[in-house]
Amino acid sequence: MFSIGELSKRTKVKVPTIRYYEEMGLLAEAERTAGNQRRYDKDGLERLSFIRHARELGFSIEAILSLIELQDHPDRSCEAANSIATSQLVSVRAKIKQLKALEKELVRISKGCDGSGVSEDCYVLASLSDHGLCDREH
Amino acid sequence: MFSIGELSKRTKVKVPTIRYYEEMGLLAEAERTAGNQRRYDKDGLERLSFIRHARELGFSIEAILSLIELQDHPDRSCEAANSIATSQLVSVRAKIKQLKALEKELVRISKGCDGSGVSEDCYVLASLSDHGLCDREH
DNA sequence: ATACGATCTCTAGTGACTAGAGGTTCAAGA
DNA sequence: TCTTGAACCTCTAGTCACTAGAGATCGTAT
Repeated sequence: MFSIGELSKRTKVKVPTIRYYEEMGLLAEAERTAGNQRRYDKDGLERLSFIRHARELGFSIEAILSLIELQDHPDRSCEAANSIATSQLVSVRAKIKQLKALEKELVRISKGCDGSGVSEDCYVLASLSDHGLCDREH
Repeated sequence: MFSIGELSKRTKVKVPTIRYYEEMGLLAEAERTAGNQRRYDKDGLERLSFIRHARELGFSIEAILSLIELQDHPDRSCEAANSIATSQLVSVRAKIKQLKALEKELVRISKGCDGSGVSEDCYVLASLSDHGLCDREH
C-alpha cells in the first residue's frame, strides 16, 4: 500500500490529476488511512497506467470511461473498444491533415518576411490581412 | 455601417465570438446606435477578417494581440511578427510530429482487434494496459 | 514531543469560446 | 402609427482536462 505521492512518482501522473481522475470516475475511490489519506495497491497502479497511456494517445476522459467500463466486463464484445480506437485514429488523421495545411501556409508566410523590414511592408501581416494571398483553403 | 449580425455573416465569425474578441481587446470597441447596438464599418470588417485568418492558422489570442499592436504601428520593425509566425510554425510542426507518432500507435493497436472478440482478449485494451507493447515512446 | 513534508478539501483560474436567461431595440408590414 | 418578431443587449455559467493556491490536517523521522 502506498500514498498518492508514491503513485504519482511511479506513474508520472501529477497528484492533483490523480484526484481529478478519481472525481471523474476513472479511478475507483481509493482506500483511506485512519487520517483520511488515500492508499493504493497494484490494482490502482495498473488502472492509472492504463488511463495515462490512453490519455497520451489522445483519448478523451469520456472515451476512457467507456474503455474502463468494458475492461470491467471481460465477457462483453470488444466492438466498442475497437470503434473508439478507430474513431480516435480518424480524428488524429484529420488533425494531421489540417496541421499540414497550416504548416504549408505558415512556411509560405514566414518566407516572405525576414524580420528586417518595417511593419507597414510586412508580408506576414499582409498575408494575414488578405486571405486571397493564400494558396488554398485552410 | 452594419450590425453585428451582418458582420458575422460576412466574416463567418459567430456573434458571441465577435463580442468576445472585443472584450479581449482584439477589436476596438464598436460604435453604438442610440439604442446601444454595435455598428461596424469596413475597418471593423477588415480587422475581424485578419483575426479570423490568424485564428485559422492557430495563432493564440495573445499572439494576435501582438500582431495587431504591430499593425497599428506601421513604422516599427516587423521582427516581432516574423518571430511570432516562426514560433507558430515550430509548434505546428511539433504537433504534427506528435500526432504522427500517435497515428502509428493507433494503427497498430486497432489492427490487432477487429471487434469480433470479447473484451477479455481485446488487443486494444491489452495495448492500453501495457505500455511495453508499444513500438516507441509517444 | 516536535518539526516539517505530504496530504486533505475547497475554490478559482486557464483558453477560446458556447449556451442560456431575461430584457431591449430595430425594421418591416398592417 | 402601431405592432410584431427577429436581432440585439448584458450577465452568468458551462465546456475540457487539468493547474494553482489557501488553509488545515496527517504521518513519520528524529
